[in-house]
Amino acid sequence: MNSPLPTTRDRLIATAAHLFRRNGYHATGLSELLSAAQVPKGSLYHHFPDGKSDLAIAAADWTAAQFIRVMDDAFTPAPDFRQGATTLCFKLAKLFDLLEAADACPISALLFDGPEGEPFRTHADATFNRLTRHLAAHGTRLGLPVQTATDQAELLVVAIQGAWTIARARRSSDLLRALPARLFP
Amino acid sequence: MNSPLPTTRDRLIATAAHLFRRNGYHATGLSELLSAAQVPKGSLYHHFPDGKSDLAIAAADWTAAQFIRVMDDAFTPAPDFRQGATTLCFKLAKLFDLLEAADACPISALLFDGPEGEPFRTHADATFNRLTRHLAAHGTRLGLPVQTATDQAELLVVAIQGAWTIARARRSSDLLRALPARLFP
DNA sequence: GCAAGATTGGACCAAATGGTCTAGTCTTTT
DNA sequence: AAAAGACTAGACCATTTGGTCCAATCTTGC
Repeated sequence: MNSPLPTTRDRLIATAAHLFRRNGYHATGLSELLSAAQVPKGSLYHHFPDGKSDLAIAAADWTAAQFIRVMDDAFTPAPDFRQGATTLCFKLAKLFDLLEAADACPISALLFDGPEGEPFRTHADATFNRLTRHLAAHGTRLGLPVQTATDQAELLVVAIQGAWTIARARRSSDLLRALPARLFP
Repeated sequence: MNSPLPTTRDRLIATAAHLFRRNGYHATGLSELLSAAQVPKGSLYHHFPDGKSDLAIAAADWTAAQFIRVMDDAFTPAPDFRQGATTLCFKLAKLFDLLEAADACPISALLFDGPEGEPFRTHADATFNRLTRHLAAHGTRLGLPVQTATDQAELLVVAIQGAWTIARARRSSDLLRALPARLFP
């Protein structure tokens, strides 16, 4: 008899990503996590020998991959960077609304709130740079000079991150939608 | 014999603000906090009957007041909004370096990571709006139309918040310094 | 069909968590 | 100097935390 199909491991990662994002890493207890994922403790420590902190890294990766997909969906068909950025922000706003303003920004939440200690910090740093470079690559592909692409990518990520946080406080995605117009007038 | 002069209550607030910002609300244990502040438990629950969550609100207020002072210092002597924003970002970058990149952004950390439940959320929301309005007021004072002032203030706070987070990940305040030039080209 | 490994289930644990409570000590007022 | 209230000190508590461990149960290759 197997569980609602996604493997135990996957369920573990998905619920971890979800709960960490909604309540924060430290505010999420293992028992809460396990009962939400319908997974017993033994399985957690089988799949993730280092327990919670290990899971945090997996969840971060999982979320980063998701985020990159959204980025690609927005930028691949775009005629220029500005258009891509606009689409991305709208997509994110939609996602934000779907989550009912309850979840923290995928980037900041999963990467910057986690177990203490270098391992996680290093991983988060690397993941974040990967994200930015990926975005910058879209920029150069769309004709921007390397430096400009890097700057714009950085600015966009910074703004999304900040806007999401504040949007959450306000429980409104408006700020997210208004972002591109204000950033690239 | 009295303690290093600031009252027990003040020491409590200051260390709470400090630790919450550095490690997060949930990651900071009461015992850690109390021993850092050199305050016994009894005193905490005397001054803050609701304990940790109560303290979180006080710490948020304390930090917000500090932040407003920095804002005022930057904007009061400024000839226009752009200049004020530039000075503010540089001041924050300096502060960031002083803290050795270890502390989260004052705005996001103290307002958006705290006890669950409406009381704190509501208070955080109000405090945040107060901050933005205060900044916008500088804008109008410096000659900006109300709508523009509001928008610029919002954008600036969003960007500072995002930039600080990422600056922290990178352990470099450069992004914070580069911000004004990129936001208001 | 059986042996070996992968996976699960959950009892169990030490440590830490936030919080309560009361006895004592200062400080202030009269 | 006595009484009243503010404040401190810390022992104590139930609960929860993340983590260990091992017996039982599935898979899988032979």
